[in-house]
Amino acid sequence: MAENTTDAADGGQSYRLRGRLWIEGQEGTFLGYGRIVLLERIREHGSISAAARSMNMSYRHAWKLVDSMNRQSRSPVVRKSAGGRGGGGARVTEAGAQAIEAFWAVYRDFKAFLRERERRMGL
Amino acid sequence: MAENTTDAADGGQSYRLRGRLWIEGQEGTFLGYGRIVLLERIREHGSISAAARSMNMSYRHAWKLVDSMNRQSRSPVVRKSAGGRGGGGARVTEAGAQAIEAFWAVYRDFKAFLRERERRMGL
DNA sequence: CAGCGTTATGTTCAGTCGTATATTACGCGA
DNA sequence: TCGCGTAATATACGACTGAACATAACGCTG
Repeated sequence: MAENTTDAADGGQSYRLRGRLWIEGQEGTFLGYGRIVLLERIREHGSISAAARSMNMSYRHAWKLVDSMNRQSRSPVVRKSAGGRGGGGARVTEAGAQAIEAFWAVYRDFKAFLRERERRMGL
Repeated sequence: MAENTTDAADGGQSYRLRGRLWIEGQEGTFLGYGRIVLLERIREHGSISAAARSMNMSYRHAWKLVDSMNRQSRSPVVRKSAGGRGGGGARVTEAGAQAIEAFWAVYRDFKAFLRERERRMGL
């Protein structure tokens, strides 16, 4: 065994292969990591504002992301209602749930790709 | 730089799976698409300034990128000389050439991954 | 009908990124 | 020794992003 793979002889300096992944629509980004997490939070909390709070995101920004996704989706990913019991709220649609699942699937493979290539490159 | 501009040519009714890829070092990005193209231009033109001009990048920005790569690389990717014949210049080292090759290799696979997954997702 | 929390929307502010614009240092050649 | 084109570096400006504030509009409920 001539090589030690965990050798720190070069100063412990090591590199990481990293990347980002997203699905693009007509207006630019349609789905990305942050947007998908936002969808999940909306599904969990029942409102855009609560979802935004839960991830320390400004409501304005969260609203814009949801609006962008809804505009670009063939069928809305979130159905919203202003006013009413509890002030209203937002629910993730079936199309939204499918978007979440589809994204995580490809995202998981992407992470695997990064891990595998990083290993093979010997960074 | 227009990194991921594989044309839709679909009619615009569809989505595209896109992504970015980079190698991270101690100070953040070490190698990325733009940096690799810059290295190739330096190798082609023999100077940072000519390389920057050739890709409509400000010299200051190009210099900073080269400096960042050199600082994070175990061995410098570009050897520079100020003054002298022709004012000086910059040359891509053997380590730099290896970086270029290694990055394109993983980048090529990444593009293939995106193409394949996009097809399989039926966007 | 007044109150509440949410959606909806405008405006302002701070951090980041890259450009543009100087200015200086450098070192060979005429 | 001067000139030339490069590296090296500081400062200012514009674009973009998201946060922070500030209001309306909405619609159920007490």
